[in-house]
Amino acid sequence: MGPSPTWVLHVDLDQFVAAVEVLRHPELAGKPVVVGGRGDPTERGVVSTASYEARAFGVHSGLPLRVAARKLPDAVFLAVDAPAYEAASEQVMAALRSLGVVVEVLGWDEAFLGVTTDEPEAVALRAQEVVLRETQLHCSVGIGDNKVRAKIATDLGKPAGVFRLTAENWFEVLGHRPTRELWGVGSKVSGRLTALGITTVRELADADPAVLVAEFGPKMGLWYHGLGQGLGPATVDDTPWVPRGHSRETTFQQNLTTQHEVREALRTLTHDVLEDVAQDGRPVVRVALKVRYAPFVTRSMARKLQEPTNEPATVIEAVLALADSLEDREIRLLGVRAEMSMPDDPTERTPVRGRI
DNA sequence: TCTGGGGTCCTAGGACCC
DNA sequence: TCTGGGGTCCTAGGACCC
Repeated sequence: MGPSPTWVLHVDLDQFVAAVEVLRHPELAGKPVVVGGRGDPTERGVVSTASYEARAFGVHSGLPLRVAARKLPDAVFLAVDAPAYEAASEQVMAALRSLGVVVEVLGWDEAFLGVTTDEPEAVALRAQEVVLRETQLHCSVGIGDNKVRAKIATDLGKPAGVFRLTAENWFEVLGHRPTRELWGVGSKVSGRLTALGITTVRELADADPAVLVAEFGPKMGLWYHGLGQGLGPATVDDTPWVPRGHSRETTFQQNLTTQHEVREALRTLTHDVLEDVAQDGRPVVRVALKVRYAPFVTRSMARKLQEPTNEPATVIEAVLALADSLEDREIRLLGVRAEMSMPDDPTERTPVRGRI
């Protein structure tokens, strides 16, 4: 008998936000529940999470609340309550850590587990059991020989299931599926791949790397090529995440029209960002401004500060200076971001998007 | 019908230097 | 009159994820 193999498990809570709401409002069980914005479907805003009952009517995350209300006028609309989901998330992660495995948190409702075992399915079932016992929430578990395969496997196991995806069954399961189903391939990239004559995962795997590099650049071209084969990092790392920066953005229910309104909104946003900056403790090295004038018309601006600073007045000044170059048009959205100095950290980062 | 808010990372291209 | 080649730093913008 050799040593046991190492596995990556990906745990994903089922309809997490809606499930947390149903837990605190048991009378909502079995009803279509839509969580988004301030819970008012006549306002500007989008759906954060829809319960399975609501999804059956075509209501899904990202859908404008007004559209959701037309499709499903009788749904229960609830406001997003981030602190409640954070608290539930803490419980979930604590339950997973109690298994004595390495837990890499990906977001409110997701984590990778690093496990050395001969029976990964048994660990997956134990993870589902302990999460259900401790939080009354259901989850799906993907088992893989790396993070990419584990992550994709989870979707194949939903809801409340377990699915194993490795080099052995990768092409059998995914070879004929569209590239869009790969983690990190969105609508734009899948569209560009289609233009190259690549539509399926198998075709991406078999594509000429030089062609992908020419289209997407040296890094992403090779990354996408590997993605077609299900290649990706396999190390699960539980060291705490270090944020690169802090930001706030707001969509206004009524567009801003005057300079005065814009400057006041920027002061408020910057003030909120500065609270996170103060908590963080590290100095600000760069400020960025995002503005949306109309749907689809977004501009961004950024400025490196002369020197890193912890001084709020300096940060506000830099943000307002950026705002001087705004066009004189109605504004729907403003965002302010402060980026922090990162410690010199030569650790290689994998080109997977998100907190990997 | 009219698109949130919090993030991360990559690339292109200009400026500048040797 | 024509304009190398390598490198770094910076900003704008794009794409993706939860």
